[in-house]
Order: sequence, then C-alpha cells, then structure tokens
Amino acid sequence: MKITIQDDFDLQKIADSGQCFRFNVCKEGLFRAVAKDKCLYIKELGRGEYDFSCSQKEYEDFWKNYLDLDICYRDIRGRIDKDADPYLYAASEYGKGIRILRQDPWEMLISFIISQRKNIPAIKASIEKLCILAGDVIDKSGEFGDVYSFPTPERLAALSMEELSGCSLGYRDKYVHQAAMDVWSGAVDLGSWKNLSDSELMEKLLTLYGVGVKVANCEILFGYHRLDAFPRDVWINRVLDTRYPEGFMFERYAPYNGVMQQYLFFYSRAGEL
DNA sequence: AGGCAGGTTCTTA
DNA sequence: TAAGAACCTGCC
Repeated sequence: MKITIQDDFDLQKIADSGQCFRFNVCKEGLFRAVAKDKCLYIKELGRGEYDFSCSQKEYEDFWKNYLDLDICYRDIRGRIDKDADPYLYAASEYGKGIRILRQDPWEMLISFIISQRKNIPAIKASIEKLCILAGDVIDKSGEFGDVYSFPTPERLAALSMEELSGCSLGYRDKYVHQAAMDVWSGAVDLGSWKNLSDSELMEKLLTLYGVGVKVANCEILFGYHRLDAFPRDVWINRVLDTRYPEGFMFERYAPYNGVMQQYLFFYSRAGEL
C-alpha cells in the first residue's frame, strides 16, 4: 500500500542512527524493518511517498506507531535556534529525517546489553545469530533471506551458555543469560516498568547485571520511548567535551533531549565533529 | 601485532 | 567512594 509522509522521515538515516539493529537496507531504495512477529518492506518512491508491504490495517495497528508517526519531528527540530546553538542546528539539519522508533523494551534491553564495547556491525551480527538460534521464522517469502523474530525471554533463557557463546557475545553472554532468566522468571517485569517515574525506572534498570548508566539510558530512550533520556557514549562525550565546554542546554531542549542526542550522535559519527 | 570498538564489573587503595 | 584493570571478539 502507498503511504505519503510529510514529516521528517529518512529510512537510511534511521537505519544508520544506531538505535535499531534490525532495520536495514535490502538494496537501493528498499528497506526492511523487523519488529515483534512482523516484517515490513518499505520502498522509497520519492516525493515523500512510500510503498509499504503491509495491509492498511497492519499499518494503522502497528507500523504507524512503530515509526512514531504521531509525533512531529519537524516541530522538535524547530526548537533549535540557529544563532543560540549553531552546532546542534547543523547536526539537526544533517540528521533531519531521524525518528525515535517505538521498539520493544525486551528486545532493546538485550540489544543494548550486547552493544557494550562492540561496533554496530558486530552488534547486528550477534543479534541475528540469536534470532536464528532462538527466534521463529516469520517471513520466508523474501528474496533477501528468511526472517526470524527476536527470541522471547523464555526461548533465550533456555539457551545454554555454549549456545550463547556461539553468538559471539563474548563476556556479555552471562549478562544476556541473567537478563533472560530475570525476565522469564517474572522477577523483572519490563511491561509494568513503563508506569515508573524516570528516576525509578533508571534505578530499576541499574539493578540488572550488565546494565550501567549508558545502557540504561538507551533502554529508557529507545525501549520506553522517553524522549528526554540522553545516553552518553564515547561519541557524545567527545562532542560535549569539544563543542560544549560550557555545558549543553538540557533545560532548553527538555523534554526532547534524546532527539537532540540522536542528531549529535549521527553528526559526530559521520565525522562532522 | 597491538590497539580499539556505542561499557560494566571487579579489584584495589 | 573512586580510580584502574580486566573482559570476549573481530577487524584493522
């Protein structure tokens, strides 16, 4: 079905933004997103038009929300003053089209636990191995290979340490195992955590083995879609040190500091420091 | 071949 | 309480 999108929406930038690991380009102008038990192909038609591989109903019920199309990112960018903050303005112009996807807290938790001290291709490779090992086939039709769902807590918890190690998790294998056990057993209820305050949520996340402040902030921003969370990784710290020695204007951009973080991250990674 | 990559935990003072 | 080292693995 054909969809027209007026707001900021750039599939390549979203795929490269580092927030998602199962949203990739298949070939020029064709992207594939995998979420829950669903798989979506999006073809760029130009002029803000796209061909979605799903039904109207599935779009309305799921993908519209996943792509966060009820929020206007142009308005959020509009909060940036070119004169007051020229660097962020340049970053936002460069990153125009990035959106914060509404991804699953469980998948994000495991993904960002895996992400520590890994580069993006390595993160993606580990996650795909996990999906093939413990996920279900959700799409066989594709010319771009079988597509597997992300493992459920139950399936992931059932994997042996040897199987986990086979997914190139390295020392993170024990973190993934423990997180899976915690969620599967019910000791950790990620769904109920959405009702917690920001500080309570952070506190809960930090109790998890293998989750520190950076991973917790990624979970809060990408898993719980709280757009004010501001994950600080090596790239962001580099930007803050070199470009914001007097401090970043967090108060000014609240409650959208996480969106600003994405622009800064994307811009700095592109070598525009 | 040695260092480093979207950090966190463990150990030491 | 706060630095510093150790940690898997893959890729320059």
